[in-house]
Amino acid sequence: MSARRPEAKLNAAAPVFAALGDATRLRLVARLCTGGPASIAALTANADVTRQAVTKHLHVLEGAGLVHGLRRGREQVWEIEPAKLDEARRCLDIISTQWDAALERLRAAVEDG
Amino acid sequence: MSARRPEAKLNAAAPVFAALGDATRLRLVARLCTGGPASIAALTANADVTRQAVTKHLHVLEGAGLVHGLRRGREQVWEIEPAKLDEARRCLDIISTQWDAALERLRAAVEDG
DNA sequence: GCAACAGGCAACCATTGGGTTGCATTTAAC
DNA sequence: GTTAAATGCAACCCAATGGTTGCCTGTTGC
Repeated sequence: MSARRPEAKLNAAAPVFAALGDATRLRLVARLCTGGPASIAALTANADVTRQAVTKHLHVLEGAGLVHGLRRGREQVWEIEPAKLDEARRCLDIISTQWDAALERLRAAVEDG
Repeated sequence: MSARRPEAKLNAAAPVFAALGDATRLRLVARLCTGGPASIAALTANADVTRQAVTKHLHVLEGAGLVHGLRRGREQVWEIEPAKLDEARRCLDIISTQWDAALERLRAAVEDG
């Protein structure tokens, strides 16, 4: 899907980076990755903000497609969406690669001149 | 430096992601990677916002360590800082890896039980 | 059935963020 | 030495964000 149009990929990736661009949310993501699925109460225990704040952050992450929640009894369990993480990582790969290519072109041009 | 403390690395990475988490800024980064160093005027030509907005975005990226500017004559030329990009990429790698490890543990536990 | 637990909803507040406009300043060009 | 280009600076505006508190609704567990 659209390996020829890095632009589109970049535009799609911006919201993911925005979601990761908050210390609390990044810690939530890390926590969900290392500890596996967890309820809001469990996630709040390790955070230094209110349960409501954690809930909001989880919804932001959900909006970016980074996590999804499911009801289990009286608690809501949140789980990571690893595909989105990969997507972001690949986006950075693309950019870095383009930079490397630019460097290579520059080097070649200098050698040529 | 602190391979034992992924937390610290994550906290440091949050601002970088925040800086990348804006479509205009992400386009600026991509532009600087593909096209090499460029002046503010040149960067504004491709953007759909004011020169001042571009300037602000560049300063945000600079604050995150993603770019740096240098004066050349009457224009200021901005250049990418590829190390920071790599840093962000490695951060995502760490998280993904932790997730994979968690999956593996889970699989092992299920097989055991 | 009732108390305690887990979460949803809504209002509210302060701060940041992205954007603009207007004007001042430096540098190149001729 | 003027003029035009490239940028810096500052004020201002509105919307979005991160956070809180208070209260209501389900769900356990006994």
